[in-house]
Amino acid sequence: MDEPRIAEPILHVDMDAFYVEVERLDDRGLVGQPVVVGGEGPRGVVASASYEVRAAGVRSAMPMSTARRMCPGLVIVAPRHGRYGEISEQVFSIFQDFTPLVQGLSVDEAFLDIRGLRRHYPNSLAVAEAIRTRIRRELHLPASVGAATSLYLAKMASGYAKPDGVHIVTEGSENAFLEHLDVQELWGVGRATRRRLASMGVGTVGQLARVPLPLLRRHLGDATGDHLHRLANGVDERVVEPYGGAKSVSVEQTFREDISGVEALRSRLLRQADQVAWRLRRAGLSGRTVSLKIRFADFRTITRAETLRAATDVSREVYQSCCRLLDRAEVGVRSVRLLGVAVSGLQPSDAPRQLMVDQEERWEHLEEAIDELRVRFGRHVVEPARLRRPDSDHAARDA
DNA sequence: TCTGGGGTCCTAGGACCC
DNA sequence: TCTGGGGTCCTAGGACCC
Repeated sequence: MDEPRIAEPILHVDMDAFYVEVERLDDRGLVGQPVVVGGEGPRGVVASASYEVRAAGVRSAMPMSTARRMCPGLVIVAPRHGRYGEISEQVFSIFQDFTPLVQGLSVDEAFLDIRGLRRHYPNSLAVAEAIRTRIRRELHLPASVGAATSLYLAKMASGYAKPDGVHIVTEGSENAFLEHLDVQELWGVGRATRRRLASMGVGTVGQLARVPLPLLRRHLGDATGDHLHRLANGVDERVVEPYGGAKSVSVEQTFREDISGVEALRSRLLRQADQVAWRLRRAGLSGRTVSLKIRFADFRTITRAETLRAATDVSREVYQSCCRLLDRAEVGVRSVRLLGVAVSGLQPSDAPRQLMVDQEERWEHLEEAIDELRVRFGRHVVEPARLRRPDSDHAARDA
């Protein structure tokens, strides 16, 4: 007697136009309207586009000014990431009811390994529909599901399922599915790789599969060459990895108008360093490497990084590191459109630390006290004094 | 078209050590 | 004395994803 099995045991569940649909949930007046979620300012871009405006050619990551031109009457809603996070938790808790083998890719999509459901459901389609039905019934949101024998095929299948559908790349049909696809449809191939492949005369996944591996490695590098060779041939050994904590925490901001001058830059960095460190502490993490990102008016972007002797979650240490990096960047009087701060090399904060000198220890106690106030009264009750001084108060204006 | 903010991973080169 | 190879860590930049 054969053990039951599910032929396509990997699901990729992807919420449709997630931010937009959450906004519609909270504001029924937006239903049926041409809605996008994104930045309204002169430098805003589309974060999420409803299917109504996609029909007009509007896409996420498109400058809002372009979207407006393409779609007169466009309704723009400012993002509320906290709210999306709440709904996301509910979506993921539904996933957990089906299997503990859930790997989140972002707030609105995840891989599920459903091998263990073989005694409860006859096939992958039944599981996919059961998940969609629960999300629809309990959260009133549309979701699309792809199913396949491997991760990337499931991921690509969900793209075909959209909106509000299911697509299954059945066991044995993988190569037929891939043969005529444009290479850019492969997960991990973007504009640059597509251009390089085009210069080799490769346009479809079928053609890519037939490029000799050494040639591919020479053009794309060893890792990318190997990876794409495998994907094009239907091979993907990756498995659903339920855990995988954050590797970095970052904050960045594009200014409404470019800024220049070390003092102005420092005052933004003070705020950003504080935000990053606060998020680290909230997550119980510390990091050893601090990175500064600067985008100039001409969009040229540089980064400077330094690795500290010991991991930190202390605002002041992150800020001081940023100032050293800023000096090294030699920005001078050039106009800056974006500043960002990231901390990587993360570890749990309760991991054994280097002995701290007195000074740092006192700062840490102070920041613990501040965090407590923030938890009780909100993030803005306590801010670095320099951000409150009238003469440097422009820091707060376009935040 | 004039380009957000949050991430991950890869490459290449240099420093340093054995 | 002028010269190898491997491993690890670090930095800078870039591709890619949602």
